[in-house]
Amino acid sequence: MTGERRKFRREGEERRREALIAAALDLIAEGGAAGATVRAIADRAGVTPGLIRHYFQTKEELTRAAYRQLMEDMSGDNTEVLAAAQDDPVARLAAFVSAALRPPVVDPRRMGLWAGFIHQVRRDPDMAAIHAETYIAYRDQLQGLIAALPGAGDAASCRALAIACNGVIDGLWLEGCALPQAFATDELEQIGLSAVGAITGQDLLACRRTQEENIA
Amino acid sequence: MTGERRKFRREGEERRREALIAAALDLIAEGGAAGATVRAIADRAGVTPGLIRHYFQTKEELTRAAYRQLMEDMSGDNTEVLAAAQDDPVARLAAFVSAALRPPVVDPRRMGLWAGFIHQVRRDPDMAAIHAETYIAYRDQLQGLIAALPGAGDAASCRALAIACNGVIDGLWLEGCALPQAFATDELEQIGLSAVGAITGQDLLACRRTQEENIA
DNA sequence: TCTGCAATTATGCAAGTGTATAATTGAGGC
DNA sequence: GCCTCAATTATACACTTGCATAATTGCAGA
Repeated sequence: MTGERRKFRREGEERRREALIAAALDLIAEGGAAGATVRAIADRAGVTPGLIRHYFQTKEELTRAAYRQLMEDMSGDNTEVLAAAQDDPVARLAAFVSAALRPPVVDPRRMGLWAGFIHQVRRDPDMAAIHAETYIAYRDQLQGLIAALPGAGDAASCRALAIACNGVIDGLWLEGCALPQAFATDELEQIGLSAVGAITGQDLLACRRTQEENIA
Repeated sequence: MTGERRKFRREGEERRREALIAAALDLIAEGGAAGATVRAIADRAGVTPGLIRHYFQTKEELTRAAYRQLMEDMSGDNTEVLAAAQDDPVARLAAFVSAALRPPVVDPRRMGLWAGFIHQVRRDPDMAAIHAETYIAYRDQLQGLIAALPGAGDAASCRALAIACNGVIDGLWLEGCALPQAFATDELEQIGLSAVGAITGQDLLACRRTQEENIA
């Protein structure tokens, strides 16, 4: 009958912040911003709502932190892919495209996050800045890969090709996330390699094949 | 001091439903589902909240109706484009791609709508059905255009090409909506024509150019 | 002009929202 | 072991949300 006060463990600030951010991202991915209420976030993080206010002055601040982390993670994935890739420019481009069109990048969860944040990104200048920065960085990476290809043109033409390739990648990514069961394994990846190859005038498919044989 | 009761005009059921749906779409496009509250929708439609319940049993029903109308409008645009296009298969494909990569299809508002609905579409089976139907119809149109090209392959290869082209179109559309000021006029369209041309092995750019000269 | 009814407004309510603040309690240093 | 203090919980509040229901009123038909 006595209202037992809930037991708890003290955690370091960093771990609690991470847990709260992870919970927020989870919920946004699943149900959009609407589902990520303060109480739901706290609940998923195994904590009571009041604690959020202890680590974040406002819910908006938590949202911003979550978005920042999401974007940083995605950027990190990209640079990781390039760091692990070979020296051959064609192989590097192929690896970049492949990575974007297979799990874990192709994932309904990511699309949910993307859609869940978009409106807030538009309204909040801070989030807009994060967004623009990450996007441009991604396309610049792509443009750099294209500029390194044998027989590459000038900067302007590389930029146009980068936009086109980015479009292909984004679009296929979108399709893969939205309708995961509509594609066979590797189908999306091969279509992407073939399309980007057609745009840039390289045989990325063949390149990628030998590359994977080497690994095996 | 007397609380004046608000004056109003009676309208036909159809016009009121349309007005409410339009208001809902407006608000979702601007601020996502979160901004489209019953009160905000009624306000924008120039009506009091209670009236919504008179035309829609629940808010969810209004949302579904709005989504259905959005999808029908978009499908209508596509068939219109094809109806107005020439007979030459290459020109038809080029017109299809062009239309998708210029206003009013490329429009931040549309992207806002798309993102605003995604999570509800995932949860609500009715909306999911509408979504899948429209998407497949669009890709089938594209596949039909590709199959009609000179030297087209079998159905399977046409399907793969359609997926790739759809990816390009979606991706470029996304970029154009998200960063409208990042591209010069027609830049997106030309990139799209060139990329889809590269994928399908046709010179859509040249084709499109002569086509527009004819109109002028 | 009057009358009836459906379209519309007004009001109210229970549940959920973010936030503020006070009350507890886990755990490290002495 | 105890004390301290920050980490955590509990409670409360003002506001918004969707929905229900009662009160009005525009307007078509007599």
